[in-house]
Amino acid sequence: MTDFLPPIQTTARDDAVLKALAGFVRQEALGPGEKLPTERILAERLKVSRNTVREALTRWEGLGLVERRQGSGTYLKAAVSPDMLHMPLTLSGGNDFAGLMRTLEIRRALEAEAAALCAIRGGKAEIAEIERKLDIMEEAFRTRAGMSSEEDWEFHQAVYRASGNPLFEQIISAMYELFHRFWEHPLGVRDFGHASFPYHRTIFDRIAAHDPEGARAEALKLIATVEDDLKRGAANLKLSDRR
Amino acid sequence: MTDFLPPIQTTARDDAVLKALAGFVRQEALGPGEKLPTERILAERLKVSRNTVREALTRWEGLGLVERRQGSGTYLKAAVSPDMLHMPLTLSGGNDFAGLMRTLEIRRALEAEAAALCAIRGGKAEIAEIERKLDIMEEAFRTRAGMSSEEDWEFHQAVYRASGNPLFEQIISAMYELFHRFWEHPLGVRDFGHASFPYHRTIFDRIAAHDPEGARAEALKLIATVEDDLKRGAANLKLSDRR
DNA sequence: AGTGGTTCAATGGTCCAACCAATTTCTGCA
DNA sequence: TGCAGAAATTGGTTGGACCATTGAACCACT
Repeated sequence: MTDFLPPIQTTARDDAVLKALAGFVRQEALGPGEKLPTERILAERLKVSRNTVREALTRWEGLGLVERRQGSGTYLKAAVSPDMLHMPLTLSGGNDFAGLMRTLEIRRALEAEAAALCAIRGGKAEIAEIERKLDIMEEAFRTRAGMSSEEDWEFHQAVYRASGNPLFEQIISAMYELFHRFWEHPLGVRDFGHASFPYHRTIFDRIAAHDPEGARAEALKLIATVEDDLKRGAANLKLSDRR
Repeated sequence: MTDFLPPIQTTARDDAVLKALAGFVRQEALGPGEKLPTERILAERLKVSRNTVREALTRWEGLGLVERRQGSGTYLKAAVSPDMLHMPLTLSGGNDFAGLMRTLEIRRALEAEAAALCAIRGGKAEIAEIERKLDIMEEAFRTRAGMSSEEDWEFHQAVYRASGNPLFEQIISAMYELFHRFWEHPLGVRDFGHASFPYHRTIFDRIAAHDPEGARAEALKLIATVEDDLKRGAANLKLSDRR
């Protein structure tokens, strides 16, 4: 009854190229930053046209797996393995204020869960690493009077890593990148993040105490203050003209 | 100090092609399913080579925005607008049991937040729609003795929609798709989801009562039962050989 | 009317050969 | 030795050609 007749796969040249390339990367144990063979060499070795190689590489480039530098070569940007799943997301209209708030809601969800998982599974080493980042950030906050966004980000990344689930870092990093492409200095609010500052330590305390629900609650508070900051900034300067 | 000197744009043919194409789609008000101009026509109109057009379209295809059918044409798969942000995610090794558990942790994070937002912002119409989906699902559960995964999914989608943030539905839908490409019947556990069934109504009750924290807690419970089911299934049948 | 086969134009997929533009490497002069 | 310019390397683009698939039009036969 189910009429299971999936369409047959007759040709898939570029897909085959990608699979072969993934196998090559695996065999050669290539890591991020390393250079992979020339398009011309790949075309010759794989017995396909250079055009086909280019289409395949264009796919990977679009997925952020690879970076092409004219005159230099093609370089790996991330670890690739043959058993990889791709989840391209297109966020329609994410570059206005409402879009920013929407991405922040996603971040709130992930941040809270990551903190909770971290409190459950964080080992001594991971917790020590988080504390190290926290100290660095607090020091930067003191000396530079608030401008500590870079160190702030590193603290959060340490939390994501310690959650034991790399997806958290992957997703939020992708959002962070988008975020900063359009909002280098979020809304021009100079003391951005002041209000959220103390919560970094309370989050860490709850994680160190292996208290998942406490960590979750503190993370929610932190994001709430960031949202308030943003709303304040939006109220101050009209930003309907920013894009 | 900031040295704001954006690199000049000497060459970006395919990017320009995509921008032009996005503008075209907008102007012609093309929606999903509609066919867009031939590669040859685009090449001629835009005064670029057909190969360049193809590279640009390959990008969009990789992002899932467009579908190419040989002999037929190129068709839109999703709404596309010039101000769109792309967030390609590659989930390394997402097709084994550990990968499944990792995606489930992401879903737990988003599910809880969506339920909470829903309780805060859900209007009468949205809540009624959720209840309708819930009734359908419970009816299917009774008549077909448990096999209600499709209706189950529709219920959750209604919650995501009512959250007021389309990103929830986008992200979880993308994961759901991947999920099902490799795990058509999750782990072969036939009565999958039995344990999570009652929580659907408790979640709805908390949403209808506009109790965000209660909704969040019930959503967390639901995902916890799903995780237990999965662990049970994994313990029963050795699945290290599944891919 | 409907079924199946054939033809044919349209369209995406692949290939080739050449050239352009950016980068890197080599070379020879000061 | 240092460095400017030439040469080789490499990704980016072009134009043209051919193949494979699709879908519509047409036709013969039942």
